[in-house]
Amino acid sequence: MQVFFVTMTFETGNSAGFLANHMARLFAAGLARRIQPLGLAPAQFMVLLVLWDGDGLTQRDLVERLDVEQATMANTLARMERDGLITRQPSPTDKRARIVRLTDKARALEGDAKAAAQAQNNAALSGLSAAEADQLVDLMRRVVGTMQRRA
Amino acid sequence: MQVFFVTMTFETGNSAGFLANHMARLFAAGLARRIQPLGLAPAQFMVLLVLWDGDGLTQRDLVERLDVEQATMANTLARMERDGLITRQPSPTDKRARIVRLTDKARALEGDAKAAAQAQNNAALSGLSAAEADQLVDLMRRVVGTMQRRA
DNA sequence: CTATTTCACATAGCATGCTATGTTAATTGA
DNA sequence: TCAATTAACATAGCATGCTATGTGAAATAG
Repeated sequence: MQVFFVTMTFETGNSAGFLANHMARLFAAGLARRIQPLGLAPAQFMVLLVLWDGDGLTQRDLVERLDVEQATMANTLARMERDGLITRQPSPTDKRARIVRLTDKARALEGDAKAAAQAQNNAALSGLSAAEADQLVDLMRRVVGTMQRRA
Repeated sequence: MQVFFVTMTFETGNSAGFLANHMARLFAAGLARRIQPLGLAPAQFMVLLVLWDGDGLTQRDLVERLDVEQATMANTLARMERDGLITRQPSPTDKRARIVRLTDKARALEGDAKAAAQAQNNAALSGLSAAEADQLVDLMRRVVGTMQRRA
């Protein structure tokens, strides 16, 4: 049995990981530009997306929903509190935990911020057909699932 | 003509940008884990990918090839010099520029590092057929191209 | 019931990305 | 030519991600 050693040169243009990084940076830059007038940064927007859907969560809840490390969330929440987007009250049932609540300021941003994010997604996907965009989302979801399961 | 205002609630699970960020973080974490034994970090690996293909570039060349900001590259190159992966010699033709060259240490890492990156890509895409993986790469390339053209 | 362990959160330190700005060298225009 | 502009790089400051570690509260094991 003959074995062919293909010169599988690792190319940046063919690497899914390289492209994922590049695409994510471009998405983040576009979103940052669009939500900056609202006084928001991308990671803050992600937290708000969860909180707009339902207030009163702990840091731990947010860590689970957004799949970032606890320390990352702690720093993001500290910046959001500093910027007047959230408040944190001690939990009555667990003295270790703090309940995160939206401020009126943060509630007022929901419409504009979601519209900005939608505009960024639309611009990014404008070169794809609707079917292709759906397929890209489906493929990304499956790749995320694979990497979450096995480190 | 009837216009339907669909309640297009912005959902994290349907957002290409959200998924791109999540996928890129998982790719980076997996790559970081695999190349850490080689003493490399993801951004350093990206620079090495370019330099293994041809030495003697300036910071500006690397900025263009990897599409990061000049300041980002300056910091990454400083860390790579600190870690003994590159040297920087003043350009003989332009006293502002510095020529980046690989050290023997960096040259010796090429095979192992590329294998690690390939392994990460393979693991990430293991839930997709070959055709689906090709399509994902193609779609990401097109989305990157769209965002590069129009901010 | 107490000792151990686990849990929730904070903090330190680092890498990687960004914008804004400074410095010096090269280029251009009058 | 020489003043103004542009170009290459460095630096400061910040956001977002990470790991490692500390602190105090809750849960569990004996």
